Amino acid sequence: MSDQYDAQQIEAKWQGRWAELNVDAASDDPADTRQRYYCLVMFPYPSGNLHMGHVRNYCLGDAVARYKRMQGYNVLHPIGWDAFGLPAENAAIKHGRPPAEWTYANIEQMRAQLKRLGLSYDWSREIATCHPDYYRWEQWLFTRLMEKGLAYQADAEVNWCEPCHTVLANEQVVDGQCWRCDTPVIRKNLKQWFIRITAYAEELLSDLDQLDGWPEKVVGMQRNWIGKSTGAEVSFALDGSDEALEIFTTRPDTLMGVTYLAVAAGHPLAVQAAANNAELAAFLDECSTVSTREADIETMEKKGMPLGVDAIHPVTGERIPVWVANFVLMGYGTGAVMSVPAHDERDFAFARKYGLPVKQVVRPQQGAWDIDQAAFTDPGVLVDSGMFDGLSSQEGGEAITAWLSEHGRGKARVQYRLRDWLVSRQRYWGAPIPVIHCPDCGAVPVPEEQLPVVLPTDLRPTGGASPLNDCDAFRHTSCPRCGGDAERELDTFDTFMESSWYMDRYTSPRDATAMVDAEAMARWVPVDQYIGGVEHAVLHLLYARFYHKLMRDVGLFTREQGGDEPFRNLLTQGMVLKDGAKMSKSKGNTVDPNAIIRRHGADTARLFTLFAAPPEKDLEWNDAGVEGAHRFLKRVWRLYDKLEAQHEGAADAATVRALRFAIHATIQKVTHAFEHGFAFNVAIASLMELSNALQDFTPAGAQARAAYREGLEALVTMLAPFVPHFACEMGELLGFESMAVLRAWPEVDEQALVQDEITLVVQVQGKKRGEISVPKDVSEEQALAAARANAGIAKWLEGMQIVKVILVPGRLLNLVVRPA
RNA sequence: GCCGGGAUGGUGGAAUUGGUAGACACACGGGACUUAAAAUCCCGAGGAUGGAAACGUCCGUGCGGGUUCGACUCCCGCUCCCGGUACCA
Repeated sequence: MSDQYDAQQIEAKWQGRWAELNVDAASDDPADTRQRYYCLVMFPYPSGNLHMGHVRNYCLGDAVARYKRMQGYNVLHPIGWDAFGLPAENAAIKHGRPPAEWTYANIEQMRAQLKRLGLSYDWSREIATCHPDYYRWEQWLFTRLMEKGLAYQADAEVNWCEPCHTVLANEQVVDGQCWRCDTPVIRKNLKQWFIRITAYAEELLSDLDQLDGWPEKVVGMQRNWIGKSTGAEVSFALDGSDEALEIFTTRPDTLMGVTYLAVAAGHPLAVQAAANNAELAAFLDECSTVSTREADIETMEKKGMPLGVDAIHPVTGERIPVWVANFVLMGYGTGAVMSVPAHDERDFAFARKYGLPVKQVVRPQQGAWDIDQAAFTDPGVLVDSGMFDGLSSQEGGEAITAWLSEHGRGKARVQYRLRDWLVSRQRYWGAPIPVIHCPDCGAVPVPEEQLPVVLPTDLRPTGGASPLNDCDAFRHTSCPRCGGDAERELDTFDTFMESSWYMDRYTSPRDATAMVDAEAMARWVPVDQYIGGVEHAVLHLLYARFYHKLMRDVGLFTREQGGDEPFRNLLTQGMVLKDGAKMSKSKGNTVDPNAIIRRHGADTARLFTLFAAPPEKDLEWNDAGVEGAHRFLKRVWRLYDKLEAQHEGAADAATVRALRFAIHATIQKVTHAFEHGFAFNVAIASLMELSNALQDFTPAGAQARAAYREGLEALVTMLAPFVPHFACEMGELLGFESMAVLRAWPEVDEQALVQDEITLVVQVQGKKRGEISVPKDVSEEQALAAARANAGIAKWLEGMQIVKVILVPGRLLNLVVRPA
């Protein structure tokens, strides 16, 4: 008899054994002919405590990695630490410990927690991004980018978060608020470092098409974020001035219908006009304070004022008034638009409000349109447009753009919403930006031989400006170019710089000669399966795609070696909820993974998180459900006892056949779940069914005994990716020649799935009226005869004439009848 | 507003993509074992309705239509919920 299932003891035993035998390491041996598989989970910020979101993420990844190993793949499954960032500084301020000390202590603690979960990471590849051996390479890349003109310093209006005391990238502003602390951001003009992601806008957009292993939702979000629009730039001369006003429009076909122009409040023309107009100046002030929140913008009243300036229509030479309007954004396009009230709803509403003329220049292909009622925004046929009359919107737009181009008053233009990535942060705990400011030479990249620029780790942040400002040893240096006195750049990198390339670094984590090793990249990248939270849909996943292309283009690897995209397949997992809400300390609804592990063991925690919901949906935490998962393991544990016990008599052949059918149908289902969509909740449910079938089966007689053993062995083997310790221990009881986690994945015995007799559902008029047991290859006549012979079915056929018989082989028989 | 996803028992969720709706689990109820409890095992269960029972009938996958022998699944029109977001000219 087996002892009682003792998770704590079993889990310690197997974790020790796996570590000792180093079973989770990926092989870089060129002689290793196994197919390779790269399974990656989003690495954690080392906050010090694992939360349920991590647990879910890593259990999903571990199940995939373990399954692939059992399928015979050479699997790379690494882990590391996204170790720079604000929480370390905040903790440092609070506890008076240097961020480095706090961070490394947390890593120790979290590493122990991950190991306690029995996750099959290749720990020899562990990286921490706050280590100079790691961040030196992004410093190196940055200096290359400076040389290529892809990294630059510029004055710009940027998002500033006061509590965080730093600027933020566009992507980090959510509803006008800081993504970290939810404080409204302030617009400030500052000199900052940028990386020219806009130079890659087109490639980032078009390569989305190859990401067919990504959720459409994420692809769509990125597409929107990049925000490509095609149209034309038009130059309107200003009356009584040499200057011209540039506008961007996606509807050049409506140019002849322009009745006014509108500029943003921040536009130089508006500012200039306000200089001697107090009323206008007050209006501009009002515009600068409007919220950037989506909901507010939606309901915001459209307002404007005339600037008292006229522009000249580029084709007709007509005078057109220029207005300032609160809905025109300085940061997009040229900060000025042409307004065509007849063909744009917003312009229509604005024109109505201020009594501006509406001039229709496009009519529908068919039918009429009452332009006094509403704007006509669809494409159509050009009218009242002089030489362009009669053209379609498409042709007209092209013709007008061509005309403008010929006359030097405009040209075709593609506009993106995406803006350059602001990467400098006024914070201490980050990778130093490798730049030296020289009074004579300007901003000079730190030469390769002087890298890394090591961040001093003994400073204590106080909450205000970065302590680097007061660290003379760091600050004062000499210019690499002229040798004169110079100062180091004191800003550090956005932490998304580190997380943008860690997946590539895992392939050669200790390479001291290069950022990545091209051979290793060729071996592993792109990542076959990436798993993480959907909150990174735009931020991290966009930056990582961009970085991958940058690294390719500075020659770190070729397209053939590393591909154009870093992640082939992406799984975005749902959140873990408690009482319908996201777990958070402030809500007090957190569940501590360690407590679950102490109570029931890691395997129970793993099993429940995978069973409770499909991976991409939110998971509602349920303590009773955890108990249920634990009970299931105990039930499987006891199945072994029946193998040892003596049983009277012998099970009949049909019963044995039915069990073998169940076993192999289960193998088929579970394998399918791993190969299509990772529906582990369903996979585990079918393993439970198999367990129930074994429980109901008495292994009496040699045949039955063999079938029972076959079933139990298959069950234990298929449980290995989910509950590896449990599976290993049971495998040992069963006498497996190798550890359960190292076994080959079971194969379906097609013979076992062949059934001589099948159950056919019989419908009359599409309604189920009974079941019949018939031979597998039953003919329509035979099936019909069997159906008639069944009293429960026959009564529905009384007085009826069968007009149609539908036989779905192996499934059902449907009889269409009508009164005889 | 626009884009995406969704709505199935008391609950989480299944349904080989047009073929037995509710697998599996949780919660619940009843029973067995026990001095008792825990643990474990067995049985029940979508709703309504008929029957003493065996068993039967009708309704049922957000709402309304449609296609089909047959619809949770496909089509058209709605309602509500959840994510994302750009007044983007």
